[in-house]
Amino acid sequence: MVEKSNVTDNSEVQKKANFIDLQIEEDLKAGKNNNRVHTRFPPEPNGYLHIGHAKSICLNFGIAEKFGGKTNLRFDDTNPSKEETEYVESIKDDIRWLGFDWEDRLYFTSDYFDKLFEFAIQLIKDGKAYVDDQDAETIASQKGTPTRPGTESPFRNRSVEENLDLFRRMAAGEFDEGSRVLRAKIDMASPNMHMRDPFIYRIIKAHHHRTGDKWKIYPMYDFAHGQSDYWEGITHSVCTLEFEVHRPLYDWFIDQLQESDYRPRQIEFARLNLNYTVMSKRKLLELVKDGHVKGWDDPRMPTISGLRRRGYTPESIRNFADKVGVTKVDGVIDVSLLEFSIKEHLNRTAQRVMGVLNPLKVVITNYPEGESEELDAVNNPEDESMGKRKVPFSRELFIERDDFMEDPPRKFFRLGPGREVRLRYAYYITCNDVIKDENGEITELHCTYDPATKGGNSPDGRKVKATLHWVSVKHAVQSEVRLYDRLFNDENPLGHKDVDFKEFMNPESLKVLLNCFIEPFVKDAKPLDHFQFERLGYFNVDLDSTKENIIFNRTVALRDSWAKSQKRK
RNA sequence: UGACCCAUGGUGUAAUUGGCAACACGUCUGGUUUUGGUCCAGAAGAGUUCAGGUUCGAGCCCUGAUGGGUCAACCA
Repeated sequence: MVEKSNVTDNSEVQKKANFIDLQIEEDLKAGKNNNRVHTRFPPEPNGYLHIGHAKSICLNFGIAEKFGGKTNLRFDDTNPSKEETEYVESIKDDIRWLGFDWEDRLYFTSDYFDKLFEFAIQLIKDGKAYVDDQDAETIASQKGTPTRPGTESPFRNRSVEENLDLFRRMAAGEFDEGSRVLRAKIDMASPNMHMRDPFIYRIIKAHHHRTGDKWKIYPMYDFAHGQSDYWEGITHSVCTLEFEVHRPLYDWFIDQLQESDYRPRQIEFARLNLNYTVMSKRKLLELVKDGHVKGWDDPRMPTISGLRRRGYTPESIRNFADKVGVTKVDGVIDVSLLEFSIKEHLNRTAQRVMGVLNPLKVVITNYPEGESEELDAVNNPEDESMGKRKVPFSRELFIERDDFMEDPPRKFFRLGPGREVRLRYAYYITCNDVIKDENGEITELHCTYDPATKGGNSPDGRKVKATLHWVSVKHAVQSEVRLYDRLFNDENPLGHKDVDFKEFMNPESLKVLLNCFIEPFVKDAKPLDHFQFERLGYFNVDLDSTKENIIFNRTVALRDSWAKSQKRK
C-alpha cells in the first residue's frame, strides 16, 4: 500500500496513489531492482527554484517516503556557461526549507565527468560514437525533419583510431568551440529525432563552477543524465513530459551500460503550470535582469524564495503540491488553490494582531485625556493554547478609512454618523461628529464610548452590526506595508503570439503604504514572522525590515464577501 | 506527409480496475460569530471530446476520428 505510514500532523490523510505510485508498485511486485526505490531531484544550477520545482521535489522525496526509499540531490551541471555556485546554494536552501533532506547524498553530474569520458571512449571503441567535423548548421541540415529522415554525416564511418585521436584532442583543447562534436552512432532515419546520431560531447572553453578549467569538452544532458542515474543506483527517474521523446535515448545509453538486473527507469509527469504567472527559469531570469522585479526572491515571483519572502510556509507549499496531484495531463492550476493552501495553514497558526493600513483618526471625546488602559485580546481563536495579549487603548485611535462612510449604503454595517459599532476587544463607540478640512476631506471622527461595554459586550444586551479593528495612536508602531497583486493581468502571459509576455505585466502588482499603524505587539517581530491583521489578511515581516522600520508584506488577503458583493454591483 | 503523449463540472484530481461519476478549489444561498475571517448546512455546475465496436452493463477495454501537447539547441 502507498499510504503514509507515519502519522505526522495527526491528519492521517490517506493519499490516493497516482500513476507513478502504481507503476512503482508494479515494479516492486515484479521484484525489480531488489525491491529498492531510489529517486533523485536533478536541478540545473542555472537559476532559482520555483513552485514547479517544489512539485517535483515533493514528488521525488514523497515517493521515497512512501516506499521506504531514498532520494538524491544531484546538480545537473553539464553546461558551465550557464551555471553558478550562487544557484547551487539557493537551491539547497530552498529544498531544506521545504523540509526535505538528502542526507549525505549530494551529487554533481560533474563528479562523473571522468567516468563519462571513459564511457565515451568505450563507445568509440565499440564503433558506436564518432567525431563529426562539420559545423552546427551543416549537421542540422542533415538531421532531416520530423517527417523526413536525415542523412548520414560524411564523418560517420571514420576509423576507431581516428575517432579516438580526435576525441582526445578535443578533450585536450586543441580545437575551437563549435568545430567538432562527438556523436552517438544510432540511426539517422529514426522517426524519433533524438535518435538521429545525437551529440554527446561538445567543446566548451568556459570555467566550470566546480571542475574549473580541467575540461574543454562537456557531455550533453542526454549523455549524462541516465548514466548518472545508473551510477547512483536510481530506480525511478522522474522527470517532466517534455523528456518523453528522450526516453528511447535514455534507454539506449542504459543498454550500453547495464551489466546486471538493475536498471533505472524514466517516468514522465506533467509540469506544474499556474495562471497569471510565468514558470520558466529563462523568463524569470529576464524579469530579474530587466528589473521588472527586485530579484529572484521578490515576493511577487513564483520562486520558492519569493513565496517564502511573501509569507508562504513550507507546509502550505507541500499541501499545495499534494492537492494538484500527479498526472500526464497538461493543465493549468488556478492560483486560488495556492492561496487557499496558505490561508488554510495560517488560519490555524498565525498570531492575530490589529493593524490599520489606511488610518482615519478617531477621538473618543468622553475618554480622559492622557490616560490609557490595556485590554485583553485573543491571539488565535482557532488555537486557545496561543493565549492572550494586552492591547493599549486611549483617547486617540486610528481606524480603517474603509470602515467609515458618511453616507452608508444599504448593507454597510460599519461606522457612520450617529452609528454605534464595536471596537474589537474594547468598547462600543458612537460617531457624533465628522471633521473635515477645507477640501471636504474627512480628517477625523469624534466619537463617544460606552464605558459599560468594556471588552466588547454590552450588559444591556444591545447589539451592534460591526466590529472594527483599531490601534491607539500613541502606542501604535508606524510601519511600511507592501501590498502585492498578481504579476500579470493575463491568465497566460506566454499564450499570445507576437506579444511579449512582459506586455501583460500588472502595473499595480506592488503597492507600498508608508503610513500604516500596527499594535505594539509586533515591535519585536523578526523577518518572516507571520501575522493575521484582523479583518485584512495575512502579513509577514519582510527581509528588508529593520528594528526602526518594520516592513510587512501582505501574503494574501482574507476572504472578503463584503468587498466581493460591492464589486459585483 | 512522421514518432510519442494527452482528453472527466470553470480549475485540478478521483472513480473499489467493466457496476449509481466523487473530492478539493472557485461560485452562490442560509446559519453561527466580538474578524463581512474561520466554522456549519445547503445549492448550482460534468453524464466523461466525437463515432463505432465488445458486453447484461463502458469514463474505464478495442477501432477510427477530432482536438491539444512534445520533438528538428554544440540548453536542461
